[in-house]
Amino acid sequence: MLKTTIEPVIDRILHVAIEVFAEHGFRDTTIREICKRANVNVASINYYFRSKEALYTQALSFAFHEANQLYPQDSILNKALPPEQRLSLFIDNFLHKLLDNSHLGLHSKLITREITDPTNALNGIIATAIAPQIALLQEIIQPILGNITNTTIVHRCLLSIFGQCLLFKHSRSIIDHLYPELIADDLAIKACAEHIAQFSLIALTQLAQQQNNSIS
Amino acid sequence: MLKTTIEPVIDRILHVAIEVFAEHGFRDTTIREICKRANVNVASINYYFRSKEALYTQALSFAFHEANQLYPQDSILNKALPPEQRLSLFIDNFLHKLLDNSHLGLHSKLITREITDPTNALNGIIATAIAPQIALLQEIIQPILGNITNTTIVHRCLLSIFGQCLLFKHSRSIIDHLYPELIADDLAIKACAEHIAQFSLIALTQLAQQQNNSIS
DNA sequence: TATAATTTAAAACAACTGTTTAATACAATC
DNA sequence: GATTGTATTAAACAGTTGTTTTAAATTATA
Repeated sequence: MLKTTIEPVIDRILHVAIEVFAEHGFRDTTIREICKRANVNVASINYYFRSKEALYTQALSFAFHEANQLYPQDSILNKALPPEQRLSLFIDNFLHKLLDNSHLGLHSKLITREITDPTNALNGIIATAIAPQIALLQEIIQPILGNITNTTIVHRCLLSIFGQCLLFKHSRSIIDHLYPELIADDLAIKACAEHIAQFSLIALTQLAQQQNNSIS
Repeated sequence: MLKTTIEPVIDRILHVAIEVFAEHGFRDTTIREICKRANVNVASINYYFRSKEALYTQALSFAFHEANQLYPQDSILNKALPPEQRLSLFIDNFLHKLLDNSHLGLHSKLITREITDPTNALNGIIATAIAPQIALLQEIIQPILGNITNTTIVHRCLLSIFGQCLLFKHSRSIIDHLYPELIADDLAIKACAEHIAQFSLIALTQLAQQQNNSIS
């Protein structure tokens, strides 16, 4: 018996859909391609899911669910840890999520695709997946920033950190081209995460110190 | 006489093509849409340009040419200036290029589209447009990094700076959603550029100093 | 002005798209 | 075993796509 026939049809379609949508994007994905890979008839999509768009939405939330399960953030959420360590853990976790080349990488690709080229599903994604991550990072860096409470400045710092991480996903094509050794393996990725953590921590600490000096 | 008939047909098609390709991407753009806006027959595209793909490639290099003309980097290239100032100028120039909402913004959108979702045209773009910018930034920060000559570390620093800038383009949809005030006007953008410059300069300087301390 | 080359135009082409239909196969229930 | 509800299939549908064809209009050349 073929491997494709063990898994229930709906799950099979969903998994393949994540794969194909991640590779080609919503508009450039054909349901015939999904059906061919999932070994089902073209009519199945409209039978089980109402339409191509409904399948996409469902695949998207399915991807989030799986990603959260496979990359738990337990240690990061531990408020007893020093903020410096939590920052390192957060960046390492985030970067590995983004650069995962296995089945998982497709999830984040699906998400970054939605960010770059939003469909109607974006609003929901920001609310359920992105905003909480930003809030978590803010909670982590606030103690480091100390007296800096100006929200505009805090937001810019958040974006500085996220920007350094997201580049590895959004501009992956360029890195693959010019600096492939930076993300060659797990160790290299870990080193990149450490660099971003160090780079950011230095800046945050120094900014906080400058703020203190200007007050006194 | 209509405005559309003054400009030569080829130029008209090219300008409209930049517009539509930037809005919808290569695959989701139809030549019929371009022709409708440019007020020409569908056959004109294949007559003047060999194919849709050839038009895209030509539109892309045309966009680069225009962008370089409208955002000159003369002052940045001045090696007599202190590297700290050149870094600020570089980031400010880059960020304004990326966030330009006028006709120009379409150019950078076209380019970031190509980065996120590469076509066959990417290789050429990296060589002619992206690599030189990276080389320029490297030339600027090398004096700041001082004794740090390890190329891996230098490359990671380059990406840290580019990442902070590019986020404003690649994740524009999220910023529009969560922090629209950060890029509300020219002044706000300038402030963001200054933040990135300060954030990065602090980190670069401190990294260089740590390197020196570990040597001595 | 006559001839040649270039440009525009409408229509057709073949391939592909998401979706629907209608018929069949299968499974469970009575 | 007949009947019902579900699952699967192949075929057709209607619309869109990039491209090509063929003919007419325009412009340049002699």
